[in-house]
Amino acid sequence: MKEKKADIIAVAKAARVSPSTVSRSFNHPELVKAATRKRIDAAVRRLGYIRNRAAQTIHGIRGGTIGLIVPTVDHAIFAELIQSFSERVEEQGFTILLASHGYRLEREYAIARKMLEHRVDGMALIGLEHSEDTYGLLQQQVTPTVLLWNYSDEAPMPCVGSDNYLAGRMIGDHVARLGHRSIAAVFPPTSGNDRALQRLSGVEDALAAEGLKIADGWRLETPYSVAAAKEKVARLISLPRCPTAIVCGNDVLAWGALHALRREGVSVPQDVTITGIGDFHGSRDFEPSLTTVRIPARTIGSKAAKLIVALITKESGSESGELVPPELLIRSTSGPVR
Amino acid sequence: MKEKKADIIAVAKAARVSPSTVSRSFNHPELVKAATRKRIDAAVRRLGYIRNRAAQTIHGIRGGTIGLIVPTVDHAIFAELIQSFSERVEEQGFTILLASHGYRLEREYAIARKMLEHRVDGMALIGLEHSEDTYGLLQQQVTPTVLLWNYSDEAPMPCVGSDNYLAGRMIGDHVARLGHRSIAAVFPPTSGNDRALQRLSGVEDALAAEGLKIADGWRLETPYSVAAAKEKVARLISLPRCPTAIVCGNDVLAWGALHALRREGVSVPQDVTITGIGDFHGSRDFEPSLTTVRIPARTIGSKAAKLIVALITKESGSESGELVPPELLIRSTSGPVR
DNA sequence: AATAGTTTTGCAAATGTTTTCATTTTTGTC
DNA sequence: GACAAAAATGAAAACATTTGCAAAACTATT
Repeated sequence: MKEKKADIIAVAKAARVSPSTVSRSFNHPELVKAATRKRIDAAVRRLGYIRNRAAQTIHGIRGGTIGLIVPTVDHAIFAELIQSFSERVEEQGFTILLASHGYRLEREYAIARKMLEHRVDGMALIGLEHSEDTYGLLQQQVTPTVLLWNYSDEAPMPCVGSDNYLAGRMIGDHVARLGHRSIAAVFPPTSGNDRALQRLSGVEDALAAEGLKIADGWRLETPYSVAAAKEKVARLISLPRCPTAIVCGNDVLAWGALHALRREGVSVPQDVTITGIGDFHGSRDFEPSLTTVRIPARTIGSKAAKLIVALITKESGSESGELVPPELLIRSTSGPVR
Repeated sequence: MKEKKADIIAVAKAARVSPSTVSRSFNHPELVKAATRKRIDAAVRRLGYIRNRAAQTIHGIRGGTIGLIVPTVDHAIFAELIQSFSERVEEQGFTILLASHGYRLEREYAIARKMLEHRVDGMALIGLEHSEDTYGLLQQQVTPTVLLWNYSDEAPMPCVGSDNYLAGRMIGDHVARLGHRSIAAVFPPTSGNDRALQRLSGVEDALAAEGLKIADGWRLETPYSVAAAKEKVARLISLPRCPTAIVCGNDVLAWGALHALRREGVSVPQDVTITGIGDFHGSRDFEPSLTTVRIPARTIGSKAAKLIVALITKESGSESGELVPPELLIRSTSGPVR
């Protein structure tokens, strides 16, 4: 009664052929006679046989998996990125091995190692900032790798992403041009998060170009959540002196800010200008519609997918990565200083 | 100069021991002398050797992967679920193999098959509605499986989730009790989505219990997006006859509704009551704060993770799944009919 | 220094496939 | 119906590991 899991030999017996033929009928069907193939398929179905990829993989055959390591999947923007990346990659017959490191770069190294143990065909990481060890590991192994989300010419590996610094500059510029002089910033913590850091630098540089800077008490740091941003911003505007513009590190924080202002009865953009970065689902349809800079997550995801697959299948050409430019979207939460 | 990837034999040579010893030093370190182990570790580091999981898997050793198939990762609620599930599962040394089927149940079958080919140690699926084939496949293979998100006593496999029907009833009840008689519903399409269907049935049954029903033109169907819901609701309330309450199938749709009303200058909850389902991140801090029923995604994710790991490691006990009850959260978007 | 016991190591078989090469079968041509 | 060419199949080696068993190397005891 053991009913051992069927293997290729069992199938071969049931179909009265040799294991080689069964294998061939899977991998090079054109080499086996239609009739035999039929017999084999029948046996497969009868026995409920499922091929063992592990056994193929040790023959150097691609297993069809791509490792994807993200800081967390629970952010609107990564979710969108993961979805488009995985969709595209699945279309090409790959499956993704997903793990999150929670912004801890040593975790990322450990995860990468584990994925390499699984002999993934390729790897994808978020951002350009990774530990030396991680870079070393990936470089030493031959596994094709792409860096997602951020683009830089100097990156040590092919990357496809946007320019977060530029995104920051665009929004900083926009706000400065509107005439704002009292400007606050609400950003996520920048450690282990090069994207956030670059955005912030972009904003600061743009302001500096106009001789402006974010006043000391006005650089707020909050985790990625509507609640946290709302809270912080509510406190900020209850103060006697109050900024005329609040630049947020991403749209989620901007939503929080908007809710805070709404609750306090401050009108946007008449009294205060709010900006986001990212253009997440829902920002356009927020009321009032959020001024932000679009970082096209879906485009990045699918371009990256295309690139990694090309790298894996050794198609030459397009091996170098790609910059997907950010785009300023001026909507209804920003206006001239009153 | 071939620099072939190091295998266990290369390591063995470099450390002047047999491959068996190297293998043992990885898998049963207590069986090998400390000095030898040191020598081996040194060789491993020197050669940059990385174990080949595929080759172990073939010996019936667990590969440490769990397949997770979701409709899409790009929904707030699934993202949250995936995050907590994967976090928990990673803590236990597993990695997840993730794929999305986009609400197409045949895709789900194909994906499940592929994951089985990879010899995942366990599988997790969203919802209770799956094709016969998928159920058959999973049952026939011995792979432990859990069903996430929805709970039912009659489910053919262990499941941990909430009661979506009950969630619907709660919200329906709440609205009916507030005295509303003209009620509209905005729901996602229900095909291939048992969660949505059950919620809707729950709402309808609750209303029916009070002798109420959703009028014909007032059952709106929209995809999962703020934009779509906003659009539909805007059109709805511009009509001469207008509902006093709009029950939404999930929080994202409710946000869309709220934005629509805001734009049209309708006040909530004075003129119209809005409700969601899910209690996504941000709903509590929306302004006004959204009345909804909480489906505790994080709890479900981590309980499911615990269960699947237990199932895999054959710990008996807790094998039966768990119902995580929904909870009605009455906040500021619902009020008595004027 | 011999013995018994224990710890450590190596040999060889096993795992589930794929692939090369040789052999058998089929097909087409005269 | 014989022959060459082409197509289909099978045998065996290979892949990177693990593991049961036996041999070898140490320890402790006398």
